[in-house]
Amino acid sequence: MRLIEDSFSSSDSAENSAGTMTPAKRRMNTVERKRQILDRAIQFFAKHGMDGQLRNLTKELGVTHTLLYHYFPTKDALIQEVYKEVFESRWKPEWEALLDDERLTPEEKFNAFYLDYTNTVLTYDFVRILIFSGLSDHSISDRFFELLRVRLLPRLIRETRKYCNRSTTSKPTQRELEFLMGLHGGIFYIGMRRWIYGQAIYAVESPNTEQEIIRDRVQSYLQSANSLFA
Amino acid sequence: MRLIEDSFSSSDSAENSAGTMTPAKRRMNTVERKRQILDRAIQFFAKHGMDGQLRNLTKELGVTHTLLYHYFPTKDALIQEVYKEVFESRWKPEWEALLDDERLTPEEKFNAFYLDYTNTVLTYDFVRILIFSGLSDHSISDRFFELLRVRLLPRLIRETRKYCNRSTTSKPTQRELEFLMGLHGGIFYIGMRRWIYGQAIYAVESPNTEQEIIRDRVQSYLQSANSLFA
DNA sequence: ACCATTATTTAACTTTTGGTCAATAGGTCA
DNA sequence: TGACCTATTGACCAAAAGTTAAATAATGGT
Repeated sequence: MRLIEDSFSSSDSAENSAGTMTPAKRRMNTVERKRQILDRAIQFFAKHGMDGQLRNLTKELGVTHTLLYHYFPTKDALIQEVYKEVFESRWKPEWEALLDDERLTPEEKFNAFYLDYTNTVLTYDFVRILIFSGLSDHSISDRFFELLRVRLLPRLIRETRKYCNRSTTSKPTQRELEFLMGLHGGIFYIGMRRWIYGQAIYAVESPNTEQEIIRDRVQSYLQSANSLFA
Repeated sequence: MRLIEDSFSSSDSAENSAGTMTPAKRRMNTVERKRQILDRAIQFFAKHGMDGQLRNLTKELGVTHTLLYHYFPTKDALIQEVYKEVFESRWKPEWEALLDDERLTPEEKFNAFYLDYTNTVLTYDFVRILIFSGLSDHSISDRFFELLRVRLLPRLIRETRKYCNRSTTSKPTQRELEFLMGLHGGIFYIGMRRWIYGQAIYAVESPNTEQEIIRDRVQSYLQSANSLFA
């Protein structure tokens, strides 16, 4: 275990190969340090889950674990801030505007939305923390799905109906919603494979592949909706 | 916490409302007890993750936590057996035979396979343990996906091509595979929603709804494959 | 009924880990 | 430079949790 821990040694005060110490132990101001801790904590908890140990987290920061208590009253308070931060920084209100944009066709909206959704939500930090949350207390997952359910799904169903030239007035049916969840889940599964199962789906450097994947699926969804709900 | 713990008290020696004790503290034979522990451990770890505490697990069994060490050398050994058990008991070799059955149409095969796959794989224990594994050491998730990749995906692609009247000789393309993963992931997502996020998707007592959902998606997949890869 | 076997418990040990608090020391300002 | 502020640390605590070993008590065979 010593081997692993050493790789996380402080980046501030480093001992070079000659053995001379570079002190460089500077004091940060409160807001800066708190920001730094929170950012690290997000990565850290995303990787190890909320059961990750504070001593390991602070080792990555090059400080003692007791310093955390100068900025956060308890571990749980830190976790709550991590949740809040991750949750609030990833939801884009613009999505609703995009889906309401009169100038775009339903197909354009679906493609644009899911491409952006993929890039925003399907990140290492978010996918893993969302799932850690779901596995334990549901604290963010519930809030996130509530937003999805209220803000996005109705709009996506409406656009689906527009694509099929059907009336958009009535309430979405269970069957319509489930069919949409097939598309949605299939896309979320991309993040699962990549960040949970550690599969290299395709090179991150080829966004056009990702775009192609999404386009294929969106087109499939819309065309099939047309024939299923005709 | 006392309230919760009490609900898990031993089922062997119970104190009835009159206060008289029913001793009934019987010794189990090795194989029977080991089986019992393993079964409980699967449920327990599926619920609490591999960080769940042995003392809580054994409380559900009505025995002391040290008894575990009579059957398993360490906690990790127990976890490995849980992994092995869950993994081996859920993979059905019949799936391959089903997909190779000459008498069925591609559409019938897809429907039958994914309906059975849903009922076998998309259970509380399996979905959660698979994901716990993926989040930490990948110990089962890797093996499971390897089976999927080698045994199932090529067959599903072959059937897709048969449905489209295309040649089944060449190697599956990335695009074909990704399109298939859209269907597959969308179906797995049903289990995610139900067992990770705790959503009540539909009543468990209405299997026909589940069948309908799968049928819609399979039909959509096959028809779109036809037009996408024509 | 007795004995050997072994399933099960009791007690204790060790390490881990969240948390507290007084002491230390870097930075700033007069 | 000296004094104050506070970021940071080191020593320590208590509870949690994995593990061990000896003691106890069912069970089955003779």
